[in-house]
Amino acid sequence: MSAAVIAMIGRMTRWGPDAKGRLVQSALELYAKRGYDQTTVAEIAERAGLTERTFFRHFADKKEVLFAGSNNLRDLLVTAVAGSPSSAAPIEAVAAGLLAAGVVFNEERRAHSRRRQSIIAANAELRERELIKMASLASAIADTLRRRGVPDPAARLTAEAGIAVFRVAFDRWVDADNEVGWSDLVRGSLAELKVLVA
Amino acid sequence: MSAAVIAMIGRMTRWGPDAKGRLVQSALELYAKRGYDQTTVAEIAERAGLTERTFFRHFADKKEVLFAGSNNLRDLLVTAVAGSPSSAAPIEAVAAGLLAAGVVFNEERRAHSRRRQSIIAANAELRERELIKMASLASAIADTLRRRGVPDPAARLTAEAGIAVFRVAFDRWVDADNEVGWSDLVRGSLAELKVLVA
DNA sequence: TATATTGATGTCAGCGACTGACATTGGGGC
DNA sequence: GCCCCAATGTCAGTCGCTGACATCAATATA
Repeated sequence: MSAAVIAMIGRMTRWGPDAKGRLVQSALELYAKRGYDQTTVAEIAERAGLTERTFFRHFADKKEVLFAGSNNLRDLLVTAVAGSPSSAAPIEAVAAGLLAAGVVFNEERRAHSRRRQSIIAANAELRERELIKMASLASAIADTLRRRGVPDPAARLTAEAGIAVFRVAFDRWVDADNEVGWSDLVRGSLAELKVLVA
Repeated sequence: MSAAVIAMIGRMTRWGPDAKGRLVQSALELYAKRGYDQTTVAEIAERAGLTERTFFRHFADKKEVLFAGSNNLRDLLVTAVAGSPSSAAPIEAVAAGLLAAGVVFNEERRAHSRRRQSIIAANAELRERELIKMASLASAIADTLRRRGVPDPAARLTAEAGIAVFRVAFDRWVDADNEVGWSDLVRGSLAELKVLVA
């Protein structure tokens, strides 16, 4: 390979834009095609035009590359819970947060979510990581409720119940036809929980 | 070391009784003393008079040694849920399961649970593993409810809510003074959830 | 009693995830 | 045009984990 070609590839990869995003994309493709276990970090990095060492500078481990957007979701939820009218009951504030999270659960992203969920569902380690992300969401919501004056264990229980609703709604959203919207699923799941616990 | 001494040690370790139990005990001690990350599987095995390879024949990975009893808990829960009177509402059947699980949450085991929980709390990987065990409990309960004729998503939501109650009750039980009993904590947490979701 | 069988264990080699230390590179500020 | 800095690369090493094969001790069987 000529030096010129090497330089061009170098420009598009090693010093190219959005190295982190390229790693996410490469990982998604390889995990989907060959499976999580059968994919090495070195392969992901190579496809992104980087090295294994650089992968681990962007992501704490091989799983984390699939959860790069989770901080964004947490911020959406927390902001909406915190911004609910102070007259709203805790469960209402959480419901408002779940509805606000719908911004990222729109039609354009449904296909991407499906791909990602099928990768996660196929691997126990990835399911573990997803669970701790959910738990971290619940903790963040509980903290926000406490800051609104909700005492424990009410804050924690409300947050956990809210996340249970989130999980059910999300699973249904991923499976559902394209017409079915996020907010209807959230409201429906919450209503069912109310009936069941009553 | 003489051949006789080597033979005696051999009798007490390599071919001694309860190799799996010895590995659990050794792991618990080392994780508590030096931390999970700073303990190697080779060290655990050596303390139990075995080799690293044998550790991985008894446990799928380094974390699993802390969750050897989780099948037992699951069976307790499932049996009690399944054995509830068919007249009981789903949430009542789950409550009965939680109360039945109390046989393993008695005074003698509280100190052990405390030790174990402090190890788990100190490490993210172990918290992940605990979460997936909880999720597996929830799945088992949901399956049992379905077998009782409870449709989805009611089965799943009830199971998830029940596990939320379990977690809150368990955390309080571990932290609580010795007089505080499991059943009161379960009933109290469930009552609070009912109020909050209403 | 001697031998075959069997299940638990040991030994060894090797892969891949992950890390620390240090070198290199390319772009932006002076 | 030079220097600095952040991103990246290189290298060596540790540890979790696995497959293949050997060994050992108890039990069954001849």
